[in-house]
Amino acid sequence: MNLIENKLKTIIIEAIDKTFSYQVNMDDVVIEIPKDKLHGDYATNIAMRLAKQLKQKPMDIANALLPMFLNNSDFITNVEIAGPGFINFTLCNERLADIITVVLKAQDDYGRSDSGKHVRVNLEYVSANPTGDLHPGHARGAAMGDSVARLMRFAGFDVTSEYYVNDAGNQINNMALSLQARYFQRCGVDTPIPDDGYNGPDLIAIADKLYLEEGSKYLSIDKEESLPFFRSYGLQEELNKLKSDLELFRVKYDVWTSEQSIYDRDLVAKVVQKLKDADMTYEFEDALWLKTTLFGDDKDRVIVRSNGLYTYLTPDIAYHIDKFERGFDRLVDFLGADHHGYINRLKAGVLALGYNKDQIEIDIIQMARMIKDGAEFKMSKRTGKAVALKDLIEEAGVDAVRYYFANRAADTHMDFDLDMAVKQANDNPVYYAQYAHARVCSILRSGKDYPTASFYDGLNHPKEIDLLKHINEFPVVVSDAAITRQPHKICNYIQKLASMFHSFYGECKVLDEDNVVLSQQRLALVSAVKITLKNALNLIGVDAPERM
RNA sequence: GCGCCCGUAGCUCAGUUGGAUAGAGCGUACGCCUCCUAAGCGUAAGGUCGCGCGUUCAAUUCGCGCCGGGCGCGCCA
Repeated sequence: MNLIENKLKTIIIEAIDKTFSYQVNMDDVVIEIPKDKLHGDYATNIAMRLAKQLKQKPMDIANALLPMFLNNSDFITNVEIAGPGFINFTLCNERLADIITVVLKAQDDYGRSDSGKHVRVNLEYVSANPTGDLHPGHARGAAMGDSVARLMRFAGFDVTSEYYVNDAGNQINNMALSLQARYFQRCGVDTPIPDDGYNGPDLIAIADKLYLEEGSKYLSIDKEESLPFFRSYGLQEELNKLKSDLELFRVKYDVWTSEQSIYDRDLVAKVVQKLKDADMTYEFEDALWLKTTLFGDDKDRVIVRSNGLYTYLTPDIAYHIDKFERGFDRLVDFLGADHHGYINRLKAGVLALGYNKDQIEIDIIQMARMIKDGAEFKMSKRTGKAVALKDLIEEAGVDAVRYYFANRAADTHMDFDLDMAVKQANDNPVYYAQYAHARVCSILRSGKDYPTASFYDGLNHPKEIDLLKHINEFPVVVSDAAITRQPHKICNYIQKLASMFHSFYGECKVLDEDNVVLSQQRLALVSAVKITLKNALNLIGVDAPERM
């Protein structure tokens, strides 16, 4: 996993065992890189943590361990005890530089791990209704979901990304009716959009397309009779748009599942029967209720209405059960915070059929509040009042938009100023990181004729040591970000790496014909920076340009 | 009213299973290209970590109570 830290942990565990005859696990040893360089390269608080168990003062424990560490002088060059009982290590520079060999060998795979143990995970995100264009509010979920999918794959999870298409509810009927009205309008027949209809410009465009293809053919057909056509035509067009917009945003799904197909495969009736058999339901006022309160919900929920129709929840439970039956060990959903009240009832439906709490996890992504002309701008597919994601991407660029959203923790309530988005795109920290990559590439181009270094004993400048230690951290950061599903941790890592490189660049001249030995070693370090930076950017779906 | 989330620099946000002097970007002030890309580097100013109590050797971090903001509480989807 991590060359340096694992070795240090092993030494610490051995020292504790030999000194106190006390066994400590790898996970109990916390190693950190101190903020202040005066505190060495790495530090541990193990003496403080063991104080209670060993019934000794932290300082006494640390002092007792000290001689054991000095036995490893080929690896540890200095040990100091400081503050309330921290043990600070200064390591041999050449051992730190060993990471370069590792990175150059691994290339695109540097940072990859098997932390996920090939657990089969289904990741569902966005799943916006196919009734209008994606808008910037969806971008956060898309950037998060896709980045987490990339992260988890890199960390050894077996990930399938999935989009659930809500094509069975009455919102699709409303879309069909609205499209029909737009088509009639296009044919010159004044037809109002229904009250619950969709007024977005997307349906006007789809009606135009249909008119171009088929002329006024459907004008003469009975409206009720032609509705299924408008429904399927509109659905197909909306879906195609969803797919191409997401692809433009570099978000690809492995599987698209339609809600209608869940009905068609008779999975909904089956799941209702299963819930009945499990004694998880009861009838009340002509409706069938699910006992979701048994699993932490506020109140029980209707799954079959008194009119015989299902609620939205019922096929969704069936859908999630079907995912398990397709062989997934774990289901992860990303849900907008406006749907957080839905979490418990969906989980309850799954748990009611015997699945485990650890098998279904629903992450909330907080709302990104849109600001326009200094005030909140509520987007709505119904009124058609919205800015299309596609337009935003075209103006601000995929990299800037993706980075902007990936850079924030999911539980942050954030404001997204639509007027400033394009203006601020140039100030986006993503360019700082991309520029570092372009600079790296430029150096490597200029230094391509230098011989390859085989050892790195000359790398001892503080800026070089910083880089080596940070590069060494990458695999740990990746698996942590993957397991906690927090891509912003990768952004933090990227900013720090770029900052360290820019600082190094200012102080250390890489190419120097009068000192070829140092130059070739620094070139190797720069190569390692390039590989690490590129791999990190790729995890959040951002390009690593060779030139800028 | 009940539930979930948030409150850290002028603004947008980080803060590593609780750790040493709380950080970054943007903005502000002042320096730095005869040298590998100045989309950069360096220095400085800017904070009662919403408020209070508790747990701990140690709290921005954990618990409880307030205050302020967002969202949700349909036999809609």
